[in-house]
Amino acid sequence: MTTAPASQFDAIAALEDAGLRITGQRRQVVAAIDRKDAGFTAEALASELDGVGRATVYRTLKLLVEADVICKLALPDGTPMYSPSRVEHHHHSVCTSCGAVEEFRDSTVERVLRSLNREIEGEIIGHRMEVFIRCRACLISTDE
Amino acid sequence: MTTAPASQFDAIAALEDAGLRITGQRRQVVAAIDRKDAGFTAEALASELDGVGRATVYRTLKLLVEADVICKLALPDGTPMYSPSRVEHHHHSVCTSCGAVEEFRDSTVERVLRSLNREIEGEIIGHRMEVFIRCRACLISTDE
DNA sequence: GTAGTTATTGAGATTCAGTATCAATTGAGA
DNA sequence: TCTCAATTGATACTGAATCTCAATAACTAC
Repeated sequence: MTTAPASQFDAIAALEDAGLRITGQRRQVVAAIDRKDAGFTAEALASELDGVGRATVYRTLKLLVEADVICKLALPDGTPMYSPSRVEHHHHSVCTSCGAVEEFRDSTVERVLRSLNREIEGEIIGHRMEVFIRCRACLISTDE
Repeated sequence: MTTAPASQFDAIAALEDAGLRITGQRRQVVAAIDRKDAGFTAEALASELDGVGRATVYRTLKLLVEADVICKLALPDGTPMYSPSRVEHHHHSVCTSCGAVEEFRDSTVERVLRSLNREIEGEIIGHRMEVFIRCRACLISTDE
């Protein structure tokens, strides 16, 4: 259950579970995301889906983020990216050259939060961790 | 040297070190940031500094981020925030209610990266970690 | 101090990501 | 099949940030 692929099926099911209608447009968005194997921007997805309006793409992405089917993350410069989410509770490594996103679980991150919990006067309500990398393929292709 | 306050003086010096001119506008921006004790948005800073153009505020913020005098971070919804940087290598906890930013160093974060380094096929070139909290003051004021 | 070069500034236009509006459409339960 | 609320999409809008370019002002050299 930790590595169950977030197939098109799951995403649609997640939307249904949320009491939402399954429209042709939503199917198209989900199918397009399912074809991705790297991070993508909302705008790229929108221009790729000619039959679906821009606003609808953004709305659907938001619904999918809320349903935990995809993740929204950001490059170092703040450029927003989306990535299908296949692992339950995880963080991301993003290749800044090609946009490839890997998910990783690391119990150490949770340990950071626990130790922080003792230090901080307040309630931890969330966190974000992103690691920026240059992936193997990009290292090779660029030079040497 | 780890906890030297990033006073106005330091920020100006950092700009000078970068070979930049010290203009009245840059002084005003730095002075205004120095007065802050919480995170702030670029827009808030801009509207607070009547004598300085919006574009200049943004340009100066960018320079200060590059000079490591301030940090750019983001709320969970992506709202960009800036915060004076007083600790060398650190991460942030941001109160999502009042915008208060605390810096913390946690060696555990570095440990996460080291373990990741072994897992990942590629080169780690950076990371970002933000912890979102509800600070003590906000917990009390809202409804204890 | 003055002059000259060159970085910097600011008003406003522009981009980019994302949201709001609202009439027309359509999914899905009855 | 009917009905009605959810959804869509064209378009206008917001907010963050950048670009343009003529006018201005810092440094440097004299």
